[in-house]
Amino acid sequence: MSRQNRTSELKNWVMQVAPTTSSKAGIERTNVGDILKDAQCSVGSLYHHFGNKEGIAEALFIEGIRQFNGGLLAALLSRRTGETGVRAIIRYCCQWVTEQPALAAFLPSREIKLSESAKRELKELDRAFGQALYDWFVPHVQKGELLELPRSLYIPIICGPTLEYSRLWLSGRNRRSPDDVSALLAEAAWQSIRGDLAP
Amino acid sequence: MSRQNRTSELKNWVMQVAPTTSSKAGIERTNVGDILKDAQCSVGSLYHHFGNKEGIAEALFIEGIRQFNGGLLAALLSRRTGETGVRAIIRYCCQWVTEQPALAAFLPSREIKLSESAKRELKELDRAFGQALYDWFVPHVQKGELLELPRSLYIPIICGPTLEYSRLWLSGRNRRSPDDVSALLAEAAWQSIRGDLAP
DNA sequence: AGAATTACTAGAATAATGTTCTAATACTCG
DNA sequence: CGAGTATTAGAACATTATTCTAGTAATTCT
Repeated sequence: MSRQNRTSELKNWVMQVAPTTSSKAGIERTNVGDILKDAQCSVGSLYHHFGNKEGIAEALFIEGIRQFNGGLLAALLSRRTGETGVRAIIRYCCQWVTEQPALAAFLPSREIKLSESAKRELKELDRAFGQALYDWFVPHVQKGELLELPRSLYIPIICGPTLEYSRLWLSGRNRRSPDDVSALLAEAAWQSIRGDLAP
Repeated sequence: MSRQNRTSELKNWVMQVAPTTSSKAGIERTNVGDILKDAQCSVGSLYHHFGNKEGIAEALFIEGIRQFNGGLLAALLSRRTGETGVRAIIRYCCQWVTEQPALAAFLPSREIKLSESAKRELKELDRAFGQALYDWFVPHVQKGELLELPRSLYIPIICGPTLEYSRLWLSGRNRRSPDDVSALLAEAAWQSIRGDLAP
């Protein structure tokens, strides 16, 4: 590729290309050579920007989480009731997984050894995300529309079934896409988190 | 190790050793040399029995699922009401994840390229598991204790939050162990699946 | 029992893949 | 423009996975 004049333009490029290259395999099973070929860059460049192969995985991982979190918040923040919020979250999850299976398949992976800096970054992402969610939830919890729970449980309880279903779907273990069953998943999510005073 | 006189006694041995070897890393990041050292066997033997490295991952993966499914069914089948069954499932999940983090961390992994035969085996496992679960659920669904759902949704809806929470915990992203929050998770699971006529 | 066959083990040799290193080239800023 | 920095290139090197040939134990067959 042509010479980059901005820091890590290559980085962005690889980030676009890598999920495709590794879509069917996961980056752990994609070799550096293929990434080089697809990104049309040299070993030197790649290692200059990413350090090593896991650096690529790490960057993709964090980027995936960032996208997911961002989109979810965007879908959530405009909602005005507990129920519509929860349902919007599920709709978003289903849509995201179905549209971006490459990234989605990548997220649950534990085969990534995060560098210290990445751990910090991820922790900060999680914190900010959890905080933003919590801020949205609080008023609805206070009104009794939603259950009061430890902060770290909202996402697992609301999104868990959808994400688990998605994982099974992504690994070919069930037929209907998450989008296909999103209504059922949304209903279940809502029932699991609705408070006693929900309308 | 001493000569094996039964087919794949070595296999069993490796299956015991490998999760420890790879506990902190995941098998994709554990090198064959270390496994050889821990299992004290030769390259030839290992490849004779497993074909290649992914064969080891595959065997561990399937074994993990088999154990998980088996234990879950055992915990479930003795229950006599929808609610106690659902709660038993969650208790089992939390306990299993906390006790076997090495295997548990391994399960959601997608970094495994399954061979055709393994795919068949896994599919059959899933089928039998789904069937057994369904058989247990049917009467409770008929009584209205539990929601009627497509077969492939029971596990995601019931276990999803717990498994998602577990994943976050395993990757160090939240503090309290699944066992710690199992009561909340059980309650949420029950609410999400209880039928209108539940007592 | 002894020969023939099969299942398994061993580890050196090889192949595949990941990473480092040196030099060269483009860019930036004083 | 010239010194300094960021980036690229790709050959050399290191590491890791896999194959291959030969040998050894178990099993089967006659």
